[in-house]
Amino acid sequence: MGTLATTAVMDPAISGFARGPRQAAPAPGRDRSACALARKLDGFAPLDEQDRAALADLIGYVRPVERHTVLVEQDSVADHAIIVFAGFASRDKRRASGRRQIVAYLIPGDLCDRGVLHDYSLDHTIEALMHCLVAKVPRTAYLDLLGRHPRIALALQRARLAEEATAHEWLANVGMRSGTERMAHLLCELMERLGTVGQVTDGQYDLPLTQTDLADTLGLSSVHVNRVLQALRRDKLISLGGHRLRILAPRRLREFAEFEAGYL
Amino acid sequence: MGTLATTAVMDPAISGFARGPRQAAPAPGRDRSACALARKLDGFAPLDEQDRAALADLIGYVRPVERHTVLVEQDSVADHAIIVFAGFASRDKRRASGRRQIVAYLIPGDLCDRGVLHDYSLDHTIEALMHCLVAKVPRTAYLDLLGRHPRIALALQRARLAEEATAHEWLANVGMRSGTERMAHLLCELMERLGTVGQVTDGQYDLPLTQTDLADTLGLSSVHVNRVLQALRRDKLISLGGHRLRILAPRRLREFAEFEAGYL
DNA sequence: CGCCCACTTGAGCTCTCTCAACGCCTGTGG
DNA sequence: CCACAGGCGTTGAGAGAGCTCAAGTGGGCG
Repeated sequence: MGTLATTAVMDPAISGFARGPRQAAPAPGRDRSACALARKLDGFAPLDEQDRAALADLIGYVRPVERHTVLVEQDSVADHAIIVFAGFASRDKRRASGRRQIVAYLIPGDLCDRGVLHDYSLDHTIEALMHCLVAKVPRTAYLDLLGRHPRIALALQRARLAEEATAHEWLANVGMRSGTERMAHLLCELMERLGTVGQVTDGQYDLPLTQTDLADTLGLSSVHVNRVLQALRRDKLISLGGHRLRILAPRRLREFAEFEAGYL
Repeated sequence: MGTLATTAVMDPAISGFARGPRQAAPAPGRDRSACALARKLDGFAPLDEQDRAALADLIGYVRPVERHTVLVEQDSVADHAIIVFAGFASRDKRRASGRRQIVAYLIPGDLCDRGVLHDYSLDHTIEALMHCLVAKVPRTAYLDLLGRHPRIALALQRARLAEEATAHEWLANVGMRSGTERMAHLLCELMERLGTVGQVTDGQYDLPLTQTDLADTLGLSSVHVNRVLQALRRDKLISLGGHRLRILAPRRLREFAEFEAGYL
C-alpha cells in the first residue's frame, strides 16, 4: 500500500484514495481509505464511532490489484467479500464473440458480498478496470462484522436496494436513450455516486475509464463513444481530458439526460 | 374470481390459472392458482405441507385486475405485497416523451414486496399488462407469513437473487445483442420461467404480450419487433399466432440467442 | 355497423457500426 | 538515448440495423 502511493506516475484512479490533507506517511487506523465506505454507508443509515472503527479495521485486508485482475470469477462462489477502496471495478458479462457488457461499476465504497451471504455463484465476472485498492474480507470476518454492527448491516441492505435500482436505471438508459443521452446520464450518475464518497470537487471528478469501457457500459462502439463525448464537449456540457471530467453545466446536463438522482 | 372464469372470452393470459383438469366450480383451498407461487418457491427451497397450505391461503387476497391497472405507483411506498397469480405485470419506467421501458416482468408466481420489507419507495411503476389475477397481501399478513415459514422466506430471498440476475441479463441483452437475438433470448427466458410454474406444454406457451410490450421490453420499435418475429418464424425457430407461442427448435433458438438458463 | 386497437407492410432516413488509418504517449529493450 | 511496440484516442467513409412516418388490414366490442 505504501508502495502504491509512490508509484511513478500517480494513476488518477487512485488519487481519490489519498485526497484531502496530504499524508506524508500512510496513517493507519484513521486512514482516509476507509472513508469512502463509511461515508457511503453513513448516507444509508447513520453509523456511530464503533461502526466507523470497525470499517477502518478493514484496511488490514486492503491490497492493490493490477488492472484486468479478475476479482471474482463467473460461476464461482466467492468465500470472501470484495470491497473497493480506490479505483473502479466492473461486473461484466461476455458473449462468445468476445463482446463485453458491463452491468455495473464498483466504485470506491462499493462491495460485493454475494458469495458470502448466499453462497450462490455469480452470473458475471468482477474485474478491476484499472489499478485498484481492494479488500478481500474472509467470510467469517465479514459475517462477524455484520453480526456486531447492525447499523452497518442495515446500511448495506439499503445499498443493495440502490444497486438494484441502478441496474434498472441502466437498462432503461440503454433501452430508451440515444448514445449521447446515455453518456450524459452515466456521467450524472457517477457525479452523484462519487460525490457521496467525497470524490467530486467543483463539479469535477476523475473518470479513469477507457472509452472502450464506456462503450461496453453503454452498449455503444468505442468509436461512437468518442463522437458522443465530442458532442457533449461541443455543447459546452462537459470538458474531459486526461481522465479528468469537468461538468460545465450540471443542470443542463441533467435535463438533457433526464437524470433523476432519486434511485441512488 | 368466480366471475372471472366465466368472462366472455377467456384471455389466454388467464388460461394458465385454470389449466389442467378443468374445475367446474372454483375449488377453494387446493386451488391450482396458488400453484405457480408454490412451484416456483419450491424450486428455490423445498417447502413442506404447512408452507404450501399457507401459500394456498393467500387466495383470499386474490382479485382480478384490468389491463393497465397500476398496482404500485412510482415513488410510492406500498403497504402490501403484490403477488401475481395469473397474467403478466411489468415494472416499467417512462421518459418525459412518453417512451416506456419495461425493466422486468412479473409472471405467475412472481411478486413484489419492496414496500413491505424496506418501506422504500419504488423507482418504477408496477402495472398489469393484461387482465390479471393479483393478490394484495397486507404488510402484517405478509410479515406474519415470512415469520412463520422460514423456508418460504428463504425461497423468496433466492428468488430475489434470480430477479437481480435477470435484470443484469436483460441489460446485457439490450446492450450487446441484435434485435432478433434479443427477442430469441427473451422467448427462451420466458419458456424457462413459465416452465417452472407449469405453464409450458410441448414447447408451447401463452404469450399474451402485445408487440408494443415486447418492443418496450427489448428497446426496439414495435414495427421492428414485428419484423424480428417474422424473421424467427421464417427461420422455423418459432411459430406465433393468437398469442400462442410454439418453440419449434428449442436448441437452435437457444444457441442463436446464446441463452444460458443458469441465472434463473 | 363502426370504432378502436393490434398487427402488417412499405419507403426513406438516421443513428450507430465496422473498417481503416493515423497520431500520441508510455513503457520496453537494445 | 533512441527505436519500437502497444494501447488509447481521433478521424474519415461506407454500410447496415433499426427508426419514423404512413397507410392499410383485420378482429373484437360497443
